[in-house]
Amino acid sequence: MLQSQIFAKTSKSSRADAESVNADLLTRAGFISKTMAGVYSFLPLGWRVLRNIENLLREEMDPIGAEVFLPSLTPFEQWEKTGRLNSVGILFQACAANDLGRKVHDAHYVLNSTHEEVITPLVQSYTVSHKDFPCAAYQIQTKFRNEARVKSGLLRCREFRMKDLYSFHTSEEDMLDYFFHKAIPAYTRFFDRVGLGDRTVIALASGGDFSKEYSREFQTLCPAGEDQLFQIPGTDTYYNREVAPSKAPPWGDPKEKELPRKDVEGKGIIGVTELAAFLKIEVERTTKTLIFSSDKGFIAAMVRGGYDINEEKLRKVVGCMRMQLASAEEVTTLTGAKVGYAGPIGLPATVRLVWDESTAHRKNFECGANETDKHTTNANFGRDVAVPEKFYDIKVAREGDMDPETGKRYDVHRAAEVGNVFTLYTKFSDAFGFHFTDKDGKEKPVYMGCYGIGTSRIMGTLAEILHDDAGLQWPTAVAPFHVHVLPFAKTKEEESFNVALDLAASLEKAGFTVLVDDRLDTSAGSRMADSDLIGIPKRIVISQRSLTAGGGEVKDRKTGAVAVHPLKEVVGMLLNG
RNA sequence: CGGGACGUAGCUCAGUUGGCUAGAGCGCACGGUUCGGGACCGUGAGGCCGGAGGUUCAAGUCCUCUCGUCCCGACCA
Repeated sequence: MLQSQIFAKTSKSSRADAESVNADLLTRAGFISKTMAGVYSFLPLGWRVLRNIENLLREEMDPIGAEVFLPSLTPFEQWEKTGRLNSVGILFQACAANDLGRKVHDAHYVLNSTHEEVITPLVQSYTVSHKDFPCAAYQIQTKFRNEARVKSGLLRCREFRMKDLYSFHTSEEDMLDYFFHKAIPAYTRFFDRVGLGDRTVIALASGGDFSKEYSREFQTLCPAGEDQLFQIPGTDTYYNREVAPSKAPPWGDPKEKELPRKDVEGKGIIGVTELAAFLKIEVERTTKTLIFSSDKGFIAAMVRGGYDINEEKLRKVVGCMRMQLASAEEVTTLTGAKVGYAGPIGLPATVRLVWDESTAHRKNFECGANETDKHTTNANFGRDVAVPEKFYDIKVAREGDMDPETGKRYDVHRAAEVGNVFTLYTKFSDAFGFHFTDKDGKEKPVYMGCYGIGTSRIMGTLAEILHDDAGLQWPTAVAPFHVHVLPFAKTKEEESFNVALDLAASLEKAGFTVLVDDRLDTSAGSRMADSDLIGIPKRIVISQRSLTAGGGEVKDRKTGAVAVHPLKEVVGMLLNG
């Protein structure tokens, strides 16, 4: 392809709103262009990269599932059936201007954020017998999610490309077998091939409320990533922060002498940092108490100052189905104080107290006084509040925390979630009444799994990781072109230009994709800078100088190594890597 | 959804306490000189100062609202 045919030009200066390395480089190099926050157009070079990523992915998916293409637009009803119409907060709901008889804003369609609502009834309509299972289908599609906060270029968009695979099974065992022995290995091979293998790990993450085990996330270690992984040192065990079991560094001296309990006026002081400063005590001495309401009654959850409560962990401790922060009215009724002054001492007996292990070992701790503007200091277990039967882990893990099993302090990493795999069990098949007739003639529920890979996010992650000061450095497997040929000639009649075209033709014949920079009116320096910015793995300069020196000057974008090779040998040399 | 910052030429930005006939660099067009690391000289085109109200003799500049964009946090199959 001739570079003059690509309308998207490079830019020397970063856009003012270029929020991240990947957005900056990909925009400046002419791969993508922002249409609005979190929505990008893919330009010729960028679309080629995305296509390469997706085609590579197809090669790994085709052996384990059949490719389909599902609609983006879905009727409301299907989302009502699963109850997700209202529970998925980021859902785009659409209405049409010419839907007469309906009010404007009276949405009747969903722009799919994921496709369980489409694929489940679809597969259901064709499968009735146990002989039809297992089966799996995948697609690569545009997804819509109105993310509360769009950020980091292609890493978090409102409209993005995703591969989603769904599998259907007659038993839990078969579902798990597919999950562990088909999906995960295929994913691992794909991430190796796409160029992220050496930095991508499998992390344990929340499986959702319907799942018995952790889901698995494929996470690429990368400072721009928005997830935090907690690694047990020296092992392959990584937890997403949202599920990492944690043991706080112990704080407190059991031998400390108990002081008289005292209620202190601290008007309007809410928040442990402010409070600790006001009371002139350590933050660790303070206690954060949050009141939750659940189907098992009210719960007061206590963590040491500086920690947050992990509702998922708390839910498991309590053993409830649903749980939410108590309303301001409920808090006032229970504590007799405004929100912000709740504490464990003197709550109604109906409120279950759940203490985090970080609060143990402390003497003379602070907590809310259950009275507006008041804080209790020098509280002690046994004297002021009952010694808990057990201390739990109900907090969000923090850097510095230890894995409770091994007692080792976690290594914490930033990472970008590039793929995830879930066991869905019968959540969706139940919603649609998706059953099959088993060998014994009985109707049984279908087990499902779903497996996602964000292909546009992978493009962003690659840019985020593989670049230097001069620009992008694409791995050969996904590069927009394999070779960038730069003829340095003044006119198209010159020898070097025609030699370059001949070389490009023979490279293409050998199976390489080639971009020829035919912008002869542009200075050599700026064309080389563009070449570095675009990041095609191999650059070949053909000029009077290189011809005199014996042929074409080949430069490796990644290593920067430069060497002149006879023209006849260039193709063979590139074929041999 | 909370907190913060920013909207002036295609892009990056300057524009003092209101005085503007709105600037610079890059890019673009034309002419010339260059020709292997973002060349140089000259000429030129290009703006509803995000939008709507207001204050004022006078608003890019001050006030209110609104829309947009980014950052931090919350959220996140």
